[in-house]
Amino acid sequence: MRLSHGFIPTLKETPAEAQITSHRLMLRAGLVRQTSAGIYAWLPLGLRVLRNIERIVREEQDRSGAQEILMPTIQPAELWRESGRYDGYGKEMLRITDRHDRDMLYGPTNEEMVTDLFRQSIRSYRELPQILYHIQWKFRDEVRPRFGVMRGREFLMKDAYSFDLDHAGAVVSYRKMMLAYMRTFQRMGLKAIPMEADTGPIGGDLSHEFIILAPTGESQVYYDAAFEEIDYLANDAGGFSHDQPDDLARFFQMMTTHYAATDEKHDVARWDQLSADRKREGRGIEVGHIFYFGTKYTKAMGATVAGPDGKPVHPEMGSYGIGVSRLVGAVIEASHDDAGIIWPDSVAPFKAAILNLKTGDAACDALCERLYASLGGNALYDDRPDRAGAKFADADLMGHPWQLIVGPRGAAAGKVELKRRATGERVEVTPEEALGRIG
RNA sequence: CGGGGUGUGGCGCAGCCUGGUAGCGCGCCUGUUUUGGGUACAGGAGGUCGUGGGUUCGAGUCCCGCCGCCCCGACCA
Repeated sequence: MRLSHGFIPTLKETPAEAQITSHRLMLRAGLVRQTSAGIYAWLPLGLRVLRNIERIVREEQDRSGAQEILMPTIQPAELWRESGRYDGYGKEMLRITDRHDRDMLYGPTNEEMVTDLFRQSIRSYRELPQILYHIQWKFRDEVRPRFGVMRGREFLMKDAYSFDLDHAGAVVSYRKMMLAYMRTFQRMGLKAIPMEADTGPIGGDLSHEFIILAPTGESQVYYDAAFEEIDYLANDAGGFSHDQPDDLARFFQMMTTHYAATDEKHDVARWDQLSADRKREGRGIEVGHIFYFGTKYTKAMGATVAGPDGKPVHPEMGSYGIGVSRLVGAVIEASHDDAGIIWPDSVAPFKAAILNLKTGDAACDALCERLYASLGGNALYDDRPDRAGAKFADADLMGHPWQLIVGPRGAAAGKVELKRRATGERVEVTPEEALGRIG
């Protein structure tokens, strides 16, 4: 993309409504624009990040054996009356009436709908387990939206639902998702900690929240310093298989033996057993939440399969959510500096920015065009006829992992300057070498 | 939903107390200039002052209602 004609409206000054870093940077770097309280339009740069995060989530769900579907945003009230949640959900649910006066709603979550799909089609325990997921926009009419996309009313969420014959099977599904989640967050450059959590209105008795640490987080969290030492990347390389219950048990064990809880579930007695030098507390951002809730919905909605003895059984369910749009903000909270965003390579909207420090200079233009042709869609070419300073500032703000800086001096000598945004390190190399390093 | 704040060109703000026909910085357009970290100069475009009503000869400014947005709290991916 050429910046001169890109729809990337960067701002020099911070809009007054943005209070926290990620929100400010998302507005300043031209990722999103607010359309009403807690509702955002995604602009090209922001959408590319959102899609990258979505892609990673999808790949890890697929790897775990979950199957992607796509359920609608609008749901009939009838299903929610069956589960008993239509009245219970309160004003947070956006209720709609269609032209025939039927009660509809904009889905805040999909337990009812997926259970309905399940009961229509799955007849036998032989077809279990099933894990279904989709990545879809949700609407929760929050009393007080805030923090930009971190607590919007409309948000993109990956939600998965597991169906197992019995409790033991449900536990395996739960652990599968925990593994998938840790891999997912790790690939985005985030260090997430699974913490014991409340089950909330979804219900159930086993639940973990995935928290990344950030001073601006909404939850107060307490955890054992052991989590700072666990390197699940290394363990991952050692190999945990989604298909081996023993692996999953080992992984689950590793992630849950040490103390970690949000304030709702904080157990002071257990906490005090930790020595002072191992106690860690701080703020965290919830980026995922998994629940086991058994037969709550399958019973309420009459979903059964034939068991081995031919008698009907209510399958055991779990649900598993990742806040996809929230993650865009969360990644920024975890990775930025005074100049702007520092995108991890895996989610960056562009791998590299090409900075033409002197547009109109034949050597600069030619070299930039060459680099741009090689990098194609992976590069954002700053071909604006602006001053060098403005280009440096915008490139840092937008946070591309690499900057290819082309000035008259270098261009004449056939060299470009390659800057790594995360470290600030710059080297002067040939264009070929630069392209090689960017990969 | 309780408490607090705010609404004036695209962004950031002043003007309101003490009513007299809208201003500053940035950005944008044109020209000159500058050319490796948001250059300088000159000219220019752009505003129903959130909205409805009221007071007044006259309202951005005073009064009343409504709406939007932000912050703190309670609640949540």
